[in-house]
Amino acid sequence: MERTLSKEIPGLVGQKVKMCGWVDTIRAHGKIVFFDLRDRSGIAQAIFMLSKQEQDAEMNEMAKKLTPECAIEIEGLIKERPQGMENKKIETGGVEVQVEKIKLVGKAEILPFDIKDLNSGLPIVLDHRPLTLRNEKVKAVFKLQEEMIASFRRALSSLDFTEFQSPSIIPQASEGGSEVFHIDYFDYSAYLAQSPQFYKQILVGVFERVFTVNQAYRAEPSMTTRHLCEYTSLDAEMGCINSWEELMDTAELVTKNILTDMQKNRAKELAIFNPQISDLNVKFPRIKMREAQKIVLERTGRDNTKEPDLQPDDEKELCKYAKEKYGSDFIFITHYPTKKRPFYTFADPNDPEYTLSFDLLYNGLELISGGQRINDYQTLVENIKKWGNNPENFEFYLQAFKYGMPMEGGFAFGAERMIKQLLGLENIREATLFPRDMERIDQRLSILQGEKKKDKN
RNA sequence: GGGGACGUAGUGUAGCCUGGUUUAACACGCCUUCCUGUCACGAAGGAGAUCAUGGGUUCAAAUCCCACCGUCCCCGCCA
Repeated sequence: MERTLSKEIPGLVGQKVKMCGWVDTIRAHGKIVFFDLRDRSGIAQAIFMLSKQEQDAEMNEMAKKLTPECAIEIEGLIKERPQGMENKKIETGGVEVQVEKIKLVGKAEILPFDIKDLNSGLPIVLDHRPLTLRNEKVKAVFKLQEEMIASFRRALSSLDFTEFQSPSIIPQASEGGSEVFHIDYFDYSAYLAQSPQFYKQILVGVFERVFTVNQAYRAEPSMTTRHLCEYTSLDAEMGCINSWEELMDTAELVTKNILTDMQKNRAKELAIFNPQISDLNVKFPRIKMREAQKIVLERTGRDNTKEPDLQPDDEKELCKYAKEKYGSDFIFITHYPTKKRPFYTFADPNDPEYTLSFDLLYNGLELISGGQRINDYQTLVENIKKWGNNPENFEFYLQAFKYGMPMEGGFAFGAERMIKQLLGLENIREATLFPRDMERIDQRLSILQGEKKKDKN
C-alpha cells in the first residue's frame, strides 16, 4: 500500500491508508486510546480500541508500548469524527484514523523533558538538539530560515546575479578586526574564511554581479547573544554601479523581499511568533553616522559624538527613532570612519576621513554591512600598506584590480541575525541549527574534551 | 581581553537574604491502578535530589565565607 500523508486524510474518508511518522502525544482512556501521528505534513489523530479478542492481543500490547516520539507505521480506516468531536486547532481535525495495524519501527527512549512545551534552559536545549529540533516552534525557526535563504537567492537571481561557492580555506585574513581560526594545512598553516569578501570581489571581475550563501568563521573570544563562531553569511557584490547608493537600494530590495516572501510562503510558521513587521512600503531611512550620534545625543543626552563607532545602546536608540519618525524597523547608518573599516573600503571623495559604507540596523542590531570598494589597483596597494600589510601577500586578490575592475561594491548579512531579530529570539543560538561557540561544538567542549583544555593551560 | 550573575530530583522553579519546625516544597515528565471521545485528556497512589564539587565558620549549613569547576549575560569586536 502507498503511504499517505497526514494532510491528505480529510479527502480520504472511507478509505484504508498506510501512514508513517512519529507519535506526538498519547491520550489513553482505558479501552480507547488516542494518539497523534506527526509526519512532515502535519498531525493526524489516530484512534485505537483495545479489544478483548485474543487475535488482537499482540496489537493491544503494541498500543500500550507507544511512547512520545517513537516512530511507527500504521494502517487504518479514515473516518469522519463523531459530531462535536472535531478539533478546529488542527488541519485534519474533522477526521481521524481508525487504527487496524501498528508497527513500531523506531522505539524512543523516555524523553529527558517535555518537548511539546519546551521550557528548559538553552544549554539543555542545545545539549539535546537532535530531539529539541522536533519541537514545532523550534522547527518553524528553520523553515523560516530556509525561506529567507531561498528568497535571497530568488531576488538576486532575478536581478541577474550569478551564484557561486566560496572557499572556506583561505591563505590569510580577509577582514580587518575579527579573529581567525588557524588550521594545519599540510606543512603550512591556513585559515578558515571570515567572509567570502575577496572571492566575491574577484568574481565581480568575471560575472559582474555575484552572490553566495556561505558559512563564515570568526574566532572571536566572546560569548554574547548575537555572535557565533560559525554563521551563515548572505553575500552579494555588484560591478558597474553608478553610485554606492545602488548598493543600499539592492540591499533594501532584498531585505523587503525576504519579509514579503516569509509572509506569503511561511505564514503558518511566522504566526507562531507573530512578529510585528513595519510597513514595507516605507523607504528605509538613511543617515550618516555623525548625524546619528547627534540624534542619540538629542534624544538621550548620551554624548558619543567623539566615538569612532556606534555603541550597541545607540543602535537600539536609533532603531526606536526610525520607528517613531518613519515607521520603519530598519535604518541605514552610512559614512563610517575610514579607520574603522577594512582597507578595501572606498573613502568619500568629498570627505576622505569617512567611507561610502553602510550598516543596516534592524530592531536594534546590525544586520547588513556593506559599501563601495576601492576598484583602483594603485589605491588598493597603498591602502594595504597603510593598514600595515604587505601587498605581496595579497597579490592573488589584487590581480582582479590590476587587470581592470569597474566601480563596485556589495553587502553581506547574517542569516541567523535576521531570523533572531524578526522572530524576537533572545539568543542567536536559537536561530542556529547547530551553533558553534567558544564552549560548544554540538556537545559542550568541557565535557567532550575537558582534559585537552586543561592540558593547554 | 574586561565586568556581572547563577548552579536545588530527568526538566522548570520555590526555599537561601534573616543558619535550626524541612522528613528540602511545587509543576511537568516517569512507574502502578482506574477510565469508550480525548486532543498539552482526567482521577488516585508511588518512586526519584548525598541542594555542582572541595574546604572552612558553627552545637547545627541548601542557607554564611573561601576555592574550584560549570553555565548564562553585558562590554569590547562584529554579521
